[in-house]
Amino acid sequence: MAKAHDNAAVTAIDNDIVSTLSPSDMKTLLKDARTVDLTPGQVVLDVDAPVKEALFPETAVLAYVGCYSDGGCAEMISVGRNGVTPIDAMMKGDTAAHRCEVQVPGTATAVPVEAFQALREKSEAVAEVADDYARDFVDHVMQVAACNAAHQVEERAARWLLDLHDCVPGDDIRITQERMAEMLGVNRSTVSGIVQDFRERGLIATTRGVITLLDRPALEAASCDCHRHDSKSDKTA
Amino acid sequence: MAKAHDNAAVTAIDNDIVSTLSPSDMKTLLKDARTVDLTPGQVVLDVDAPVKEALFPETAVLAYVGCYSDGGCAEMISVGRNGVTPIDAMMKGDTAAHRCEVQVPGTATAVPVEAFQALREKSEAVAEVADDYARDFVDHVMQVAACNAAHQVEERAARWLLDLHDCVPGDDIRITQERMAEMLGVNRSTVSGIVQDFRERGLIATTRGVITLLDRPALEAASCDCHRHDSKSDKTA
DNA sequence: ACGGGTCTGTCGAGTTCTCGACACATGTTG
DNA sequence: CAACATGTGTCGAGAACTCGACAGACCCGT
Repeated sequence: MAKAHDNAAVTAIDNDIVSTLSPSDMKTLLKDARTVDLTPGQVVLDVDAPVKEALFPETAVLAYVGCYSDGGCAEMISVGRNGVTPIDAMMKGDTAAHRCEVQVPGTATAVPVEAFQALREKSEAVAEVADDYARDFVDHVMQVAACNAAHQVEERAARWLLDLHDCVPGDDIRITQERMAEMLGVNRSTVSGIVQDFRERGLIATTRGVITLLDRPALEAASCDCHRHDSKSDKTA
Repeated sequence: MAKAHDNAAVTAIDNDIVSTLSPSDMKTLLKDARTVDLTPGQVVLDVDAPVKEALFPETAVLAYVGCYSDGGCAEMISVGRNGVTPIDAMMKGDTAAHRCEVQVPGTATAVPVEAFQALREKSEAVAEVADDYARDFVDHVMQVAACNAAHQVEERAARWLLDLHDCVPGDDIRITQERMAEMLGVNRSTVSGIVQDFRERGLIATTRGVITLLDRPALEAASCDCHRHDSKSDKTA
């Protein structure tokens, strides 16, 4: 489960949302923060659960997933150091509409949701950051929704890897092909073939449980342009 | 193009969002409103366009669509009498992130976006309505995103018809199979087969350009349960 | 070094969906 | 009514993807 680190005060964290805050807002926000370790598959928040904390991922990546009666699952969107979960908290909601799982292991900073909402009330800047993020989030999910309907698996796989790349600090992505298949809603053997293809073309390298991006521009070319649309953050390698 | 009706004052309109407002808020909102006629395929708002008006559909249905370089298109989500466009305006944005087209012809009430935002500032209730709607919208799009990845066409088609049914006043949906295919991101011949199947099973009736829901519960059974998740509004026939 | 668990590559039969094409049906217009 | 435009049914070859299964590879712990 989420293992809290020793409670040394959290001072600076490697998360894009938090980084944009003013020093004083940041200090207020992080006053009651704690760092948590997250392990793959762990359910951070389940459907209709009350939201207690806002999570700002650093090296971890979280993902909203839909789970169905037939046992199937699929990803809605993933969130890493470029974002915060749950989106509900950013939109003044107090319960989670969807299940949120740990996609890639790592750390995140947890802030009591009351602390965040209080700061939001006080600081115009924080409110704006939250609103801006919520809008970007919606843009992205809408893009994904259409992409999943319109494009074939190979393009979507490339797009998904790029999305995930935006969520992690380096170029290594700790993800299994099995999970990748589930998130894309396709069979593992299909993913296996695609990954092989990407590897042969030099776009990625793989070791057991890890995919490393080697040639991001080429991967972008292999993907549908759904990714480019909503990633304003260039991750110039 | 959008044809404005004669400028008789708009007093009451058949839209769920507007209906929930207090009489005074409603009056304020509708002060500068005008009714517009919308025709299928018409682009209400394009990508990156400045938002000038908020549209509250009555009999019309709008849809956010992603359009791609290969000529393909797909729907993100549709909005009818149960909602308002653009979602950006509900989230304090001033530009449209995605293209919004007319899916089903009919009428909508247009309100200058400044009027809406001004009212939102003044009225706590209006602000809450906007926030609530934005959250529901996000929930729904996230559901659609996963659904499009995980489920096969027949289930998705049923889900899509149910979504659309929530957007229109009666049980008749003025939509062509060709458009339906495009929105689902599949071939028209696939839709043709599915529609036929639904018809033979008594779930729907069809005439040229119109699909009529006959047995909603059965259609729900034929769909994945993605629809049930986010439609709190029972449309008890 | 060894065993066990997990991740990955591969295969083949079967299903779903695509794509282009054509004929026919239906509603609308002059 | 005739002519037209547009929507729908259908067909067949082929591509994309599924599903279950198995073998091998890798990493972990002891």
